[in-house]
Amino acid sequence: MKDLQVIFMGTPDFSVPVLQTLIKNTQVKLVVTQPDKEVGRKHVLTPSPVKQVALENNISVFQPEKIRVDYEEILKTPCDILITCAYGQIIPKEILEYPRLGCINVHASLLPKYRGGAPIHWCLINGEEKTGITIMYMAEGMDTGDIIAQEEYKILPEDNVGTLHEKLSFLGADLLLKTLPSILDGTNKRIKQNEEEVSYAYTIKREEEHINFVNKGKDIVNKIRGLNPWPMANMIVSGEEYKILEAYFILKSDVQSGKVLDIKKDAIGIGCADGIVYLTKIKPFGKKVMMVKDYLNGTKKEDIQNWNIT
RNA sequence: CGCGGGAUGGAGCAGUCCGGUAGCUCGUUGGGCUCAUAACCCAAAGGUCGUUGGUUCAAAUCCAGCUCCCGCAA
Repeated sequence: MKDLQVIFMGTPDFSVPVLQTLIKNTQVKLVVTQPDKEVGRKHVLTPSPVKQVALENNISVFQPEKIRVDYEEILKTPCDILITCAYGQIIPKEILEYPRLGCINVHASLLPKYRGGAPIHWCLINGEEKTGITIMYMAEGMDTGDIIAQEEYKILPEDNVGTLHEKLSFLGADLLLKTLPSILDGTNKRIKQNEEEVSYAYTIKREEEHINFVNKGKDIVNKIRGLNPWPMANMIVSGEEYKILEAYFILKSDVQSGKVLDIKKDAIGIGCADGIVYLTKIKPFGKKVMMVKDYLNGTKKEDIQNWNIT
């Protein structure tokens, strides 16, 4: 396996452990990643996490604006297998057919569930009890290829997008390493995806980050969890946007939704459809992320009771 | 020069408009109360008020420049 020539395609932090595993165990000939992006208020051109790792290891980097039309570089690079992990663009057929051993993808869900770009977010938002990693062949459709291997992960109550991201990225790297030998000698499984069980995890839309307190408490808490720490759920308090990072829920009847009903020492309780959602970690407008306990130290209770939440 | 918010003891804030050497809630340390406590009471430590310069008898506060942090927009 040491001699295996690999092209890797990936972009965010999630892809990094997979790339590092490949660097350690194979010959990574080329890393393809998204172009450097202008980030933040100052528009600083920032390379993707994958690019940074590639550069540290003196691996050539290719960053096409549109892989669909600009992929000659890849066809010029000798390789046995191409491995992708959260690259971020649809890969054209010409590339899929290029490597001798095919194109393999590492995906952060148990396919055919949660095809698409934000599987981790949607698993948590939907309150799934388990998720996992799928290693698969790539096909022309989005995450539609045949499954080679899967590994489950039982979601813990304290998991959020950040923790799940980290855990699954390492799980993905491990599973790929375990699976790779069978792909090389052709003994791997190849299971078609059951089209009846397909679901999609499209990228979160801006308006979906907003919390509406007329919903049920359990769903609200799952949503907060499924958007923490990125991109963060929000609510509008008297015209200013507050982010919500952590909350828990207590069932209660006859409550008024969208009103502050209870202030504890370390939580602000807001009524919802079937109880009270207690916020414990927020980011007030213009401030940094803080525990509600800290927020309460510097804010008058009357002001919070008068919150006009929309 | 895209728009706006912010920088004050370890944390979160007030004070800034109407200049006169710093306050609140919490934390920390010590003591007390209690069967006990994350509850209560008493006490203590801890701050060049982001930075530089200006105005003034006097600047956290007024004026100018700079740095950093945060959200939006890209």
